[in-house]
Parts: sequence; structure tokens; C-alpha cells
Amino acid sequence: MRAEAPSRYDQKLLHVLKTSAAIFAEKGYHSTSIRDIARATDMSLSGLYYYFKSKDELLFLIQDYCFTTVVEDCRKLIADVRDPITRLSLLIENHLNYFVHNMNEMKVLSHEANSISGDLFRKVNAKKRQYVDLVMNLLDETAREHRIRDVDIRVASFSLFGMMNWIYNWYDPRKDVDVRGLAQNITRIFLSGFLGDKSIEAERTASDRSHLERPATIWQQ
Amino acid sequence: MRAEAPSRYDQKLLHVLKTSAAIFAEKGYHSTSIRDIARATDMSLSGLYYYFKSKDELLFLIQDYCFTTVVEDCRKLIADVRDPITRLSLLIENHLNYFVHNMNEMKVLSHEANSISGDLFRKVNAKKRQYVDLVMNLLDETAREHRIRDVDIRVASFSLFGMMNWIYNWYDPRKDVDVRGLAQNITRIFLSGFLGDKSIEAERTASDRSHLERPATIWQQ
DNA sequence: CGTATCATCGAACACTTGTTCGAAATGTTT
DNA sequence: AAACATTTCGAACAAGTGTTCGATGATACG
Repeated sequence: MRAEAPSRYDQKLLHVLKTSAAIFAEKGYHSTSIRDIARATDMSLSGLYYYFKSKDELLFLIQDYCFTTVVEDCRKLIADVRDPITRLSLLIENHLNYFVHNMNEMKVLSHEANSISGDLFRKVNAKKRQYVDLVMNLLDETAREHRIRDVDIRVASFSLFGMMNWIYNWYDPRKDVDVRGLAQNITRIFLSGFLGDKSIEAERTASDRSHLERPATIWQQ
Repeated sequence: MRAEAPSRYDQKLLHVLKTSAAIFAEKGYHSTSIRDIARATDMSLSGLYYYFKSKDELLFLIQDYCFTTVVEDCRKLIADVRDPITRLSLLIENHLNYFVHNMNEMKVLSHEANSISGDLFRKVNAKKRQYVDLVMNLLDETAREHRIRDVDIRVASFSLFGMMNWIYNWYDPRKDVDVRGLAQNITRIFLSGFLGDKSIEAERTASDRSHLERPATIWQQ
């Protein structure tokens, strides 16, 4: 039994989502009007409302669809792998691969995370939390296996997410390394950074932290 | 000769900037109305326009003021240090310290980078580019000294910025490690990750990259 | 054919937005 | 006190916003 062919409705909905994501990615969610989307999709203003019932929901559909797929793909990919480090590497590769190939949607997911509110916000956030927990557990397991005690798991996890999710701010497939190279580099930096290197004591480099005491600048008066 | 005492005008302007930054950080630039700011500052709508001549410029003033200070502080801090690794460590510490102590402004700087346009955008971006170049040069120098050839400098630089700038999405000073710990962790992860560890070959962990060939999911059809 | 379901649209509504402008209040200097 | 500059404000404007609704066209099926 094979998958149903997508209906006319589904096809057009997806087209609307993809076009909207592109505009949201370029101009930002709040600066994009439904009229902008109507123009780009060659539909009428009110005709769009047949496919979503509010601008909020439109954003949700993009985020949810996109995020669900990343997580599902990831789960399949690491399903029959046990070694936490390998699982982590695969997660990173999947995340970056999906990100680069769906830059618009992922930018909207990352950048407009707080542009949504209420129940829809909570729904997306529930999935996000699962994903974050997955990473934190992997790091925790790895840390135990390798007797790493000097790294905060939360800081490490979000550092990794920072590295990965920041790419929408700079990555240009036309002049940067390809996805392969991107994944290799980030995996290498994070993993060997997290696992640590006995020959390097990062601490040595800047032991005088007295400047951290200063409240820093005029903003704080 | 000591610094001039800030005038009434400067004091109030700073108060306006700081209050605006707090609201922008919470609700986002585009969802914040000048009326919101008027309410929060106990000023009239039109009264605010005595301190800036457009909403755009208000955003610019926040970003410029904030960014200028980070870079200046950084330059002073590393002025008489030659070792690139030490310079890098100090830069990271300064960046994170400033970020945590001025979370609102730095969130506005990071998150609303594209909410500004035209000349004002270019002005902020010029400073940003200098800062990025500083980091890239430091990494380049370090890479040469330590004979690191398998890491892309651009990827490494923006990975570092990703780690540092992402914190506005998760860092909570009330339940996370303090700035000291934050800086230690991130410096350790990035630095020993960038310098690498001969005993670890990250490459080994996920040599099968065939899934990176697949165009990935429904979005691309 | 006809008829029921799906898909689309134009026109309008109620509301919020950034910004302006002349006048009034406040403060400072002669 | 008078004259000046600095600072604040109320009221209004023009433009753009998300959303609704009844009507119309298209499509599928009996």
C-alpha cells in the first residue's frame, strides 16, 4: 500500500506555505502583509483564507510542518544506532542538511519562534522541547561515558543549537563550503570541543577575569 | 580632565533607549508601537519624537550605541596582548559579559539586525563587519600557528558567533551558570574544538553521508 | 443535464500604525 | 521681569493592517 497522491488542496496549501516562508524569511513575519502573500501566490486576499484561518495559523503551519519533518527524519536516521556520539553526529548532519535545503522555512522556525502566541506557540514549543531533550540526553550520556565533568550540559546543548541555527544569518551556498563541509566542520568543532583535549587547557589563556566584575558600560549606569 | 557630566537631554535619551530596548526585546521591534514606548516612559507620543526622528532611527540608536561599546571595550581589553588565543579568549569573555549584562540591547542587536534598512543598516553593518573581521583574523592567525588546516575559518567564526549570540534564546541568569561559568564553558568548547584533538577523529563517527545526498522531505518535492 | 461540494473573489469594516505641527509649558540667561 | 531656548503635548492625518461575508465560478458526480 503506497502513500496517497496529494490532493489539489494539499498541493496548493504547500505552495502557499512555501511561498509565504520565502517572504517571511526575506522581510520578516510582521513586516509581511497577507496582501504581499496574495501578490506572490497570484491569489486574492480573501482567497488565501480558505487555506488558513489567521496569519498566526499560517506561521504555525510553516513552523509545525517544517519542524515535524526535521525531528522525524532525525529519529529514523538514528533509530538503530546506539553509540551516543554517532547518534549526535547524525543528528547534527540531519539538522544542517535539512536547514540548508529548506533555509526559508528553517529561518522562519528559528527567527520567528516568538512571533506566534497562545496555543499554537505551545504546540510548537512542545516539539522543540522534545528535540532539545534528545540532544541534552545524548550529551549527558556522552559525558558520563567519557568522564567529562567540567562542561555544563545545558550550555553545551544550546551552544550546539546556536552554531547550527545561526547559519541563516551568514551561510551562502554559492560561496561557502557545501553541506558536507559545513556538517564536517561544525561536528568537528563541537564534538572535539565537547569531548575536550587533555593537551589543551583553555583555562590557561585568560585567567585574569577581573574585568568580568565590572558592571560594564554606560547602559547599567 | 574628567568626562563631562551627561546633560539632562543625554540622560533622558538613554532612559528612552533602555526602556525601548526592553520592550523591543520582549515583543519584537515590529510589534512594538511608539505608543507602547510612550506608555512605558510616561511620555506623550509626540514628545518622544524630540529624541529621535523616526522609529527606524530609534532602533539604530540602540544598536549603534550598544555595538560601539562592545567593540570599544573589546579593543581596550586586548590592546596589549599579542597571543592570538589569549586575545580570542578575552574577546569571548567580553562579548558574553556584555551580552549577559545588557541582554535587552544585545537581543535587539542580534535579533533585529534586519529590521533596519537603508543608510542606518549600512552604518551598523560596517561596524559588524569590522568585528567579524577581527575574529576571522584571530582564527586565521591561530590556525597558522597551530598548523590547523582542516577547519574553514568562516564556518568557525560564525559558529563562535552563533554560540555567543544564541544565548538570548535560552540563557536565564537565575537558573543557569553565571557569566564566569558561561564564558569558561563556551571558551573551552570552541577553543579546544577549533584547535582540535589528535586523539579524536570526529570524521570516524559518521562516515556514511549518503543521506546528505537525498534532497530531504516534502518541501522540495 | 442538474446539483452539491469545493474554491475563489471583490468590497467593505474596524482598527492600529508612524508621523506631523502649532501651541503650550518649562527652564535658563539677561 | 523679559526674552530666549529647550522640552512637552493634544489632536489630527493618511496609509496600511487582518479579517469577514455574501456572491460567483469551477469541478465532480449522480
